[in-house]
Amino acid sequence: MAGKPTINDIARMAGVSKATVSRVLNHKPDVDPATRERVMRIVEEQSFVPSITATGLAGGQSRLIGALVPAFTWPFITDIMRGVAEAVSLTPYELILYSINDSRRSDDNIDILDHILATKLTSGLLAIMPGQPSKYVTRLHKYGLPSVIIDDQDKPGDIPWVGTDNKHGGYMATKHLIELGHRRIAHIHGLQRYLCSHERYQGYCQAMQEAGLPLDPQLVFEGEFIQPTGRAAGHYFFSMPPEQRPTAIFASADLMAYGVMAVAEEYGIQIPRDVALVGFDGLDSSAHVRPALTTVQQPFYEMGRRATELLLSMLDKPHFARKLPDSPAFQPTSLNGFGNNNYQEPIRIHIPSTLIVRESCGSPRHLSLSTPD
Amino acid sequence: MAGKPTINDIARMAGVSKATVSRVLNHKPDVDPATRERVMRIVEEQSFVPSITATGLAGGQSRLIGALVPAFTWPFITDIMRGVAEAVSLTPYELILYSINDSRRSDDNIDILDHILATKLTSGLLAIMPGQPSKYVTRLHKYGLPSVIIDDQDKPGDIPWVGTDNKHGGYMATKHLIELGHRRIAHIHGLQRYLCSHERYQGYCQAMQEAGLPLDPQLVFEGEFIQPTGRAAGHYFFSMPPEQRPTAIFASADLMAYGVMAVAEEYGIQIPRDVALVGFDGLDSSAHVRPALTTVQQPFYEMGRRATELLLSMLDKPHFARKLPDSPAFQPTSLNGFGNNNYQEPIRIHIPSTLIVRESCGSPRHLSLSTPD
DNA sequence: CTGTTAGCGCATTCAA
DNA sequence: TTGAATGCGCTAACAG
Repeated sequence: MAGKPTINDIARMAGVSKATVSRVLNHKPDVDPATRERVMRIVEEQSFVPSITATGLAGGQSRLIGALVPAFTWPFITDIMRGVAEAVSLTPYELILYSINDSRRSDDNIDILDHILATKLTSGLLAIMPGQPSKYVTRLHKYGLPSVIIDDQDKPGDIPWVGTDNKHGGYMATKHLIELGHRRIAHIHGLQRYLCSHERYQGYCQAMQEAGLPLDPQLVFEGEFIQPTGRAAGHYFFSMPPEQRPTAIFASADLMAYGVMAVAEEYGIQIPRDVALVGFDGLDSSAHVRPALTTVQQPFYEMGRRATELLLSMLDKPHFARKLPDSPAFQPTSLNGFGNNNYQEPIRIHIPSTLIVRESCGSPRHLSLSTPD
Repeated sequence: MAGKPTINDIARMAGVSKATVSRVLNHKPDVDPATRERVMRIVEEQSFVPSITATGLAGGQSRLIGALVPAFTWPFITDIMRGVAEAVSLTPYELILYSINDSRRSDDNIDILDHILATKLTSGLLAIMPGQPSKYVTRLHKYGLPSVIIDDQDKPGDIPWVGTDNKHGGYMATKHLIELGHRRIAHIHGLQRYLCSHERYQGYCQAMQEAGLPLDPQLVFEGEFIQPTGRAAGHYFFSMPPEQRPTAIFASADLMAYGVMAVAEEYGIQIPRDVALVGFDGLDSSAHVRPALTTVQQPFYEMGRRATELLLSMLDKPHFARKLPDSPAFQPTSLNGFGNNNYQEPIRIHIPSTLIVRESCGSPRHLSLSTPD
């Protein structure tokens, strides 16, 4: 409710110069403890918050970080953003949203990146699944705008990166199916141009090979991470002669799995009785579909949070007034050298996914002896 | 790629003073056309973008608008934000994200609002479904921070508001059921403290009464807009003796409908054969569930877009460089008087919802003669 | 119509 | 250890 105290007001009230107020605000060492104490008291009392605008102008540091968000088309963006917002809220930074319209040509997206650079508003950038523009983000990063990429769909470049272990996720999903007694396990592959498509497939392959199961190219269907692809895959698999037909399907996206479910119904095929199904992503709605979908839960919230922490640490300022809650896998040591921009190896943080077992795989079949450990 | 031209550079290159550059940049009338032309050329060439930070400091106007977002827990936030981002991207404004953690006490949310006020960063505020804090937002608005509320869950205060016509939505849903031949139609009511719960219920009542159908309090179940409430409602309705049991259910949220579906299965009740079901919201996943859910589609994207346009128009500056695409119901005339903060009647924009008919209601029953018009 | 002069609120020199 | 002076990039008041 207070009008809007400026640093001048605080200085006057504390009986010091604004320079001193600025000093204590920025945790400069050379300040008399008593003075610091007094200034802090006034600051608290007046709940004084320095103007980000002015601070940015004067200091060249904007205390603003940008989040490049793909047009909110993917359902899990929200979870990532929750993590981002949470991390940011624990610091004096603010979050600026830059939305990419993936419906338009990629030129426009580069326009946005140019805009980000041009306005010079943010001092760091969080690129969420940038896809094609990721090369450009990489350039921005090298150019001097600290950036981190979250779960890029593209080949990772030389830029800090946070994501999940897609390969291990694919491995878990497939292994689960194998342990349930399945041998003919199909896979619905994502688009070739996404790195994660390959990684998930690699996990699938590894699990199959470890179990001594053959990799049948006939059992791999490829498409986008959307429902229609799942439908197409369903038609493809379910129209196979029974002895060739897979008894289980590992879809590399929950949306794909939804498509399979819809088509299965049309074929009179019951899930999980006739065919087991595992998805990938862990969308909320996967708990609602019938049967509830067993899936690989990606740690979206954590990804957002960790990526933000990483970016903030790169900005390398003593901002962390309130301590962040523990994040077990966070290794601040690996961050040393940042801020001076002279690190060598690109940072990559892989946060593990977890397999959520629900109904879509049923119980062990064929008298399989394997028990879940 | 250019270094970072300042207004001084532009001024020098154009052979004018920076004041003049500033003038053309801000579309001031008193500038020689030739000069304006020349300056613009340089600006284009250098792709000069004035520093938002400096502009804000000097002008007192920050060209930044804040979006108060409820912790991304609701699935449709993404759609709203898509609309917001789209509208903002057509202007020189940037969007700052303030995330409310509804998991915490509401005190914290007020803290955020205080923070918004304190940092004085944004020149306008978009409050998305603020719920409890809406009174505080209203105060901020009166206090001088232009704000608009999107789809508030609370009683609307004296503040610009954009939302959908919940009552009409409830009316459409119920009428659809009635036209299908249903007479015992149940309703799952949202929490009392949300205005939209009442509105949707009112629509339900109106449709029932118009059709001369009795309002049976037994057929109304109340709870949150979440799946468990739907499950509870399902148990409640399905354990009724068959002659009392409703033949149709209008759930005031899609998530509730999902719960009903899950429980129906447990009771061996088939949807739509045994009971018809309509939801409310139009979540994407409602097209994926089995059977696909008939629902009232809220115009989330439009709500975000229109609310942003409204807020921007209140900020009352000649920013609209690129024209916004047509939005039919947008009446600029109703906005006159804004910006001087001396308007009388609070603006309310209701964007119509639409009924999406899918599978969960089946076809007309009881040889009903009614045909959809 | 246009250039000059002051600041916006703060950080960062310089002296003291 | 602290205060005074200078300037960040831009807008706004004032002259001319």
